[in-house]
Amino acid sequence: MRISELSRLSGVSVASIKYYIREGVLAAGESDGPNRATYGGDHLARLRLIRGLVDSAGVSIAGVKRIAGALDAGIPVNEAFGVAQSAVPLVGATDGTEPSAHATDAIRDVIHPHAVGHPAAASAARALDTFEAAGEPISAAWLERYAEAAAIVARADFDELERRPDPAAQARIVAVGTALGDVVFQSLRRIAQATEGERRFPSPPPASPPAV
Amino acid sequence: MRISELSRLSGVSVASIKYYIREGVLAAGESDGPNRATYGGDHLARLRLIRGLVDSAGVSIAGVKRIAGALDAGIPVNEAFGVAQSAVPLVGATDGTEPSAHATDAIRDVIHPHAVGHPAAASAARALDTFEAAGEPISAAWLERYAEAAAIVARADFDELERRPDPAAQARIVAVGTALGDVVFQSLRRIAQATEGERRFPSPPPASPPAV
DNA sequence: AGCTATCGGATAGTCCGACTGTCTATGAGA
DNA sequence: TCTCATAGACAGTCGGACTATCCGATAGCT
Repeated sequence: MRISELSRLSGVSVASIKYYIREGVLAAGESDGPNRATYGGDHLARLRLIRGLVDSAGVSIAGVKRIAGALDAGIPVNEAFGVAQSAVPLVGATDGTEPSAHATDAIRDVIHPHAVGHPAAASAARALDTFEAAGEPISAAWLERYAEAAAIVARADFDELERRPDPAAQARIVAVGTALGDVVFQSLRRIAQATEGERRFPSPPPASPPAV
Repeated sequence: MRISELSRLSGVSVASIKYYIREGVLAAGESDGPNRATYGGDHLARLRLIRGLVDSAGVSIAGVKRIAGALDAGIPVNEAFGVAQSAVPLVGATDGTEPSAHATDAIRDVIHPHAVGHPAAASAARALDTFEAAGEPISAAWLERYAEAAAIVARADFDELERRPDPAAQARIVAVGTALGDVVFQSLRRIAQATEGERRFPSPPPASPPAV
């Protein structure tokens, strides 16, 4: 197919497709001459993946490039984790400020010892500091429940991974699942909050759902 | 204190402080004359909150303004949820594309019936569609575990809320906890993945932690 | 009283990411 | 032959978050 048809089928403007090709996120069409190139189903699929990661998970174009590059290169699973986490920088991975000692301790209390130096531990600790900056420090019990939930999610992630026999498929699910899993969980958390709120404080009239 | 001292204590440049005042995120100092104003501890605390929400949780200045405004106005708890969710738009709340029917069904299967129309349900469904665009649809079991984890987190959130007797404190924790809870969970998920990975696939040499 | 460093306030400029628009040469199809 | 879509290059736009410059005034020192 030609670029205009690819644009029509994907809902992405021709200009944006060209931009993605320029940025190396999408392969160029197979050239049939100086001003003619052919695109196939692979291009359409990749385009849907790009739009999905960008729109649905908020991944940057540079991040999509890393993820897509990993898929193309067929990297091993253990590297896929690194790619996924570099492509989707943890919100607030600005390591400018050091977290407070007691926030760091609070995090250490709920994670496995070998993960104490993990960059995400500092992110979590800084978030705890921000709770305090707002005048509302959270309890250890709250944090423990979060860690428990995170463990459930991580086990589900690995079970899903082991469900796939093919190493390439495993790498794919890791590369893509890190970003998308965050979104799925955030969404389900919003929904669960609404459900739990309704359970604890029933509203007589039909509740108006908050605008997200 | 004067603006330069506020800048020094907070680590935020004078120019940025002025910008925050212009944007209405931070109150202006108390004017002592045409070119003299005094700032107090409240300003410093607010500045720390702003930097925390921006750096740690990736909230936009406009979002911080809504959250901070809610704190100042002393809004009721049920409204605080709406404020928090509008201030921290769910990644991928671009309602341009409709999720597929079977993704919508998959989400419906794991949430409470009254939440089916919730905007976050569409976000979650779109994320499932993106898994498929990557060629790796996820299993119902995976989604169920996520929903279970989300329920645990939501209960922890409400327990933490009910721990506070003061309605103003409840509103504060809601306004701030939505954004920060996402970050804490994401961080703990990364850590739990590393831990679970180590448990299932032990690495003989000390594992190199992935760069976040 | 004179001087100067700093302050508050306003306005304009910068930087970055993600596009979007314009232009040119070319060649396929009517 | 003529028109029109295309590939490819490059400049322009837009929004968000600052950052730099300028100006008038005055606190505080001499």
